[in-house]
Amino acid sequence: MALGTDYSGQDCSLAKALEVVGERWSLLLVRDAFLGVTRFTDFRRRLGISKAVLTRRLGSLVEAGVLERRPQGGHDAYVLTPSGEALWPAVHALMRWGDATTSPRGSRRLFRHLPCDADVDVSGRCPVCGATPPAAELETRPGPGAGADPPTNPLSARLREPHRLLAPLRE
Amino acid sequence: MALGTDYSGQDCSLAKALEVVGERWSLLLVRDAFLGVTRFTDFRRRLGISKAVLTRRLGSLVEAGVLERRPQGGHDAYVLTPSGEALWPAVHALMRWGDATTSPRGSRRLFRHLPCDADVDVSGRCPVCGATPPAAELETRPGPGAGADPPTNPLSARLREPHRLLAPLRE
DNA sequence: CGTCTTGGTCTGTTCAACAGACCAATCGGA
DNA sequence: TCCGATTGGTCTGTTGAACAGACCAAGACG
Repeated sequence: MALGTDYSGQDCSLAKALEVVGERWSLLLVRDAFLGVTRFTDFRRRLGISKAVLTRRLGSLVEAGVLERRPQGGHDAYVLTPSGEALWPAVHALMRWGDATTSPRGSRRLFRHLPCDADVDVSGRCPVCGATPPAAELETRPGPGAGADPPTNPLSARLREPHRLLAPLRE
Repeated sequence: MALGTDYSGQDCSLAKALEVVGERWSLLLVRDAFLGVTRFTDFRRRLGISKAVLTRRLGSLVEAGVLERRPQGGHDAYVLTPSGEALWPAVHALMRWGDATTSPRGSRRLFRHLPCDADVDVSGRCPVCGATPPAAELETRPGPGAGADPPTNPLSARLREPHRLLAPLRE
């Protein structure tokens, strides 16, 4: 493990989790993977991260079993594994906390439970069926707290349109 | 904001959250605050973090409104604000993901909803009342995945005993 | 066949984390 | 009351990670 990411000696599951997804950029990469981003260049376009660091982060997430690198017609696609998809409750909880502390007009992004056609609540639960749905059953769209600026590139524009989580934006 | 913590240009609540609690050590400090740690030296003893960095982290968490610094009989106590307590679902979700990916024998730490006398489930919900309880209503104790090594210091020993979250370990 | 895009690697610089020295104020015990 | 330990820091020199940007090989595309 890279230095600076090691919380050794901590018998704590939070420390173990942060060793994997606690580095700068890691959780934003996972977020974009939930939104359907799969390609090196698209991650880079979205985040403005340096290429060397992006290479390392994607590699360490693959090594940790969060992402899988899958050859796909000339280029590679990075997609979430089941373990990566299990990060959804944590990602959702952090987004909602960010909303609560920085977005007075409400959530920047909403998530609808497709089978029930209802938005999940702040704890991620569907008010109709009472379950806490996995990401694959959710559709996302901008919420009342979303910024009004026009998207800066076609990729971000596509990510603003309502779409199902985990559905790749490109083939 | 310090360089290296800035995700500017991201109209995303996750990025906003990570600007506050995404730096190295920040979320572990919040975790220990939930467990009842309040004092500079105790945070340091628990984490092995350098003093200069601990000073900066505590300061930035206070500035962000996550912690409050409260004079208390000769020394100061750092305690969670309501905004900081609202991080509980995110901290809990990350702990459970860490359990799931690194702890084959189950959770390292369990949380019991005191009014209902039942352990919360993996999504943080109480199986009896159906609510997602705030941290103040929870008691924690070691779970089946906890390490068997004897605690290395009295502080960690006290944190292993069953106790209510947010209850300060010292006056 | 030349150009563009993709998906990287490599280099030099900057900045944060680290270990450890140092220090002032306070507390506790003899 | 005095002395040593503890607390809660600051400061310094070193190391390592992130950064911008140059460079490059392979394939797509016209």
